[in-house]
Amino acid sequence: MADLLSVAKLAGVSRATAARAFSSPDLVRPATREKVFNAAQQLAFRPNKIAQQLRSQATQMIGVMVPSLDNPVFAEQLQAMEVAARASGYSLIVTTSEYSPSREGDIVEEMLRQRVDGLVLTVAEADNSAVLNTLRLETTPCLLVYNPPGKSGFPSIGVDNRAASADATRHLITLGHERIGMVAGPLLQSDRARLRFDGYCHAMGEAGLIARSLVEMTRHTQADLKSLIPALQVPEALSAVICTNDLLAISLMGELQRAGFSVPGELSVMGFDGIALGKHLYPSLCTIEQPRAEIGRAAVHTLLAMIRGEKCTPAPLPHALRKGESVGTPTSRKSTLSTL
Amino acid sequence: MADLLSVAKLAGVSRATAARAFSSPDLVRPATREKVFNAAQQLAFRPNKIAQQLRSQATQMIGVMVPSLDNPVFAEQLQAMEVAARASGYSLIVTTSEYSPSREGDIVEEMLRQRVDGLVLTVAEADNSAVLNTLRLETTPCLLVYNPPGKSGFPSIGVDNRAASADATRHLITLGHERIGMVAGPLLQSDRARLRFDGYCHAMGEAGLIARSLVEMTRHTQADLKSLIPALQVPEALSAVICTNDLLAISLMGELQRAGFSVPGELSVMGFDGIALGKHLYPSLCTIEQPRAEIGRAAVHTLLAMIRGEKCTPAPLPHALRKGESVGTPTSRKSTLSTL
DNA sequence: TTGTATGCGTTATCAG
DNA sequence: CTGATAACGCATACAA
Repeated sequence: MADLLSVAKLAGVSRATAARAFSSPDLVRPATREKVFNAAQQLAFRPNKIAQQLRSQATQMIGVMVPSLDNPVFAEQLQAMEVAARASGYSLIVTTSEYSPSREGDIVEEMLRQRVDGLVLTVAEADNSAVLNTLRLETTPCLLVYNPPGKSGFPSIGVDNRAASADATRHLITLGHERIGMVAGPLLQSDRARLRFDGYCHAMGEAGLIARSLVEMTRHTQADLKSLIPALQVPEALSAVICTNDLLAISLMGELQRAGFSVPGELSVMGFDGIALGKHLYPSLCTIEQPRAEIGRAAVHTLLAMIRGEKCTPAPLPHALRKGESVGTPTSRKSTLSTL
Repeated sequence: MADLLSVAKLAGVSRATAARAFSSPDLVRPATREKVFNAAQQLAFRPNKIAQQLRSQATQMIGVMVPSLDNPVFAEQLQAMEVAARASGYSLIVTTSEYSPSREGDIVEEMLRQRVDGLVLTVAEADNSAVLNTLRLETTPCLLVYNPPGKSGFPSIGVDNRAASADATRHLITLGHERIGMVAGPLLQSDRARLRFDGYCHAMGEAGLIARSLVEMTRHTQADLKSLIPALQVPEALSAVICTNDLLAISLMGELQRAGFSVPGELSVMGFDGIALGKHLYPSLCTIEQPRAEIGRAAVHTLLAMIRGEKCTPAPLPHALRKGESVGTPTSRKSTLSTL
């Protein structure tokens, strides 16, 4: 591919002049500029970013690491990030970690070698993350997304998970629910999930209700009824559950209905995340909406500010309660699930 | 950040030797090698990919352009691509086009400047795409995904949309449906959607049934009942519909049920794509499953082969009919929607 | 306004 | 086995 030197030669100018014609067009006489542009056109010249990056010591690239793109929460955030980044002249290198520490390490190392100008990461546990500990020693700006800002010391973009979860709980309480449970993936996998459980417990206590122990599903984004049934068959059977993420909530609704169980008639189901699809289901998913697109945009803009050298301590973004048909008022009844 | 030269100095060797210690460890005496490694460690040396790329004229980067990440079909494909690429030492630059021709052009130009080793694109219309016409003149390998392989001349990964759609139609016909319609986004937006309509028409004709004219929704991935109602109120009301993508099908099911209409009791609904979520809904979505992950992996492997200089003419990947509760046998009845 | 010369961090060729 | 040196393609300080 043609390089600047060939363009310069064809245009009959020096390499420097040709370069200037592109980077500072007004520093070069119009006539000369035209000659350069013509030459460039003829040779199908295409500036080599690699060389520019090496020379300027900046890549205009952002390294992004999310747990998975199979969860629309991350995909929707990424979609917004891509648009925002491009609008600012930045490109995204996208990677997925599946929360695997070794993968996280490899990925970040790889991105640092690529000399990305900054990193946007979502890790499992911000306060206990090998990769973040490594990053602390580096100078490359790093921003967390979804992870709660905590002792990690890294700035973070996201909602206040604890407050949001409390809001969700209060919504159910306001509707008259008292026997409310929380459903999560295995081991309360992420730091966010834990905060959401905290928020739930807090709101329950605040209302003088007893928080139930967590119902743990065997998978992070797919419900299995068997794990929930015990909590539905006891005398004090649940009348509502909050799931720590929408995928879990949606599949739980499906399983419940498939088992002949009515939602919200017999069990109200809330989600957490606000993925777009939830609105279009029937019953539509009642959930806490994280502003995924806004989070994505804020992540890009905050990181760019950090790259410019600004210190950033982003405030939590507002969450919203999205009402939905999956939640109703509690019906007084015995456990109707005894037949299951 | 420390560079090779500083490492060499600290190790007391030449730059060339230091470089070799990494790239061809066996070409250098073990003792020397160790000195280099130690020095590298002390200085926290991290190889600069930019420089390597400039020098080697290869970036180990793949440029990916999908219409949107808000549709799980693309997100799921991308997830698989990322894993496959990383496993082969490649990184992904990810972009979204929203099918905007100008955005497509900018994106591809940008990626070419970045000197990606190859491109994986999904465009609106492969046979009528400005960006592909440009690319034809370039030497950078380019692979299409989901777009049917056609006159475009570019190799393509995906299923046989026409055959898949015919299979979907036959499935309904086998169940006894005769009044089958197809629901699509505006203007039969993509080349795939058109092939899917073809397949539907073909299967209908084959069975001696009359293909209905397309029901066009105002949006590509969100159903509006109003557009469908006319086809449900006529004497020969539809008993089943096939949507050109799952998002459309899922939101259509939701809208129908919300309007008090039973699925599949009064209308069977099929989707097309096979996004993961469809399985977990109730009723579960009957759909044509495109092997999204396999498509992603095949895209990466095929592109890598092309980068190696091999000529590729990938065969269509197999689709599968995923049965689901959203489809049932037709019930003889008048239009029950007259009250809407 | 334009040209000259140098360096960005590697790799690879060629001697030694 | 190791060292000196020349690219890779561009941007910029400094001269002219």
